[in-house]
Amino acid sequence: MKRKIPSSKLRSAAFTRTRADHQAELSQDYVELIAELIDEKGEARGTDIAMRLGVANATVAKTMKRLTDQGLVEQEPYRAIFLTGEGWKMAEDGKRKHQIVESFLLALGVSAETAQIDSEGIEHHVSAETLKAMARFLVRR
Amino acid sequence: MKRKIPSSKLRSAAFTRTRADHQAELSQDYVELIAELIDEKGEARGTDIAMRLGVANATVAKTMKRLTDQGLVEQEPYRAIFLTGEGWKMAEDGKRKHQIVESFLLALGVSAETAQIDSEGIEHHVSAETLKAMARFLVRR
DNA sequence: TCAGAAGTTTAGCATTGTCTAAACCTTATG
DNA sequence: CATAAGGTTTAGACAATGCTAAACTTCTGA
Repeated sequence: MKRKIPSSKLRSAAFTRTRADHQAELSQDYVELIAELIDEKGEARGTDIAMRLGVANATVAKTMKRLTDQGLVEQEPYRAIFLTGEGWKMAEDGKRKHQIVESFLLALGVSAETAQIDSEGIEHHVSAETLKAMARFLVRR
Repeated sequence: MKRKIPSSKLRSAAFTRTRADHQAELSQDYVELIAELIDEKGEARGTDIAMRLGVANATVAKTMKRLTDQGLVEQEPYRAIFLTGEGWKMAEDGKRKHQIVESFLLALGVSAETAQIDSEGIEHHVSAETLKAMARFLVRR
């Protein structure tokens, strides 16, 4: 009465992915926010990021170093933060995913606030296939 | 052209929640697996957990200590692991959530394998409201 | 029954992401 | 144009989660 695919294998895969992807998730959250800030204000400053994310400045500074190493952001010391080409790509990907998931939840009859909150969490765990199914639902319903 | 609720507040909330929930997610994953193993074999041993989760034995041992402190599992030294009442409750909650999300994805037209994988990830980020909407969809579609 | 296999625990270390506090630049104002 | 206010960076600490290696316990089969 179990599943078709050995649950052991899949579970392990999912679990490993969780660990490995957690950092990527964080990167994406930061990058998306930076993109938003740049859109809104023309630049993203450390303090703004810290405020919106609810973390300390120091945490932002450290993370920015990591993102710089990962080639996602560019920054001169004591200057605002900008995205690289790759950073923009990631931000746009994330935004697109996010919007599909959020619209989908709304279409499903979930309240606006819940849709917003849940889509933040779900966004990172939705495969391309599921995303496509959600988009299809939005069109056809 | 932004959202109705200040995105800053929600984002911070979601982000904080993400952080706070990550530990709970891990606990849930462990607890669910322990429940599965007990159902299958009558007991859950450290090695089995380690194998299925793809982590080292030592990691399981450490985690078990934490789960014991959290009142989710019970264990005598060198003996198999069992769940407390609270542990069972968590496992059942998780299983229920998981099944709804997985069935929902299948109903949406996603492949079995993807449904299985994505539901593992999504499960922890779905609010009660969204879960209810998914269940409603399953009944009414 | 006891020796080796199998499983569990402990010790010690690495990494990640967070924090506070202090040092350091930049900018704006008097 | 000097200095205070406000951002930014650095230093150091901590908790969570993982690992390997070694010590220890339990079980099993000859």
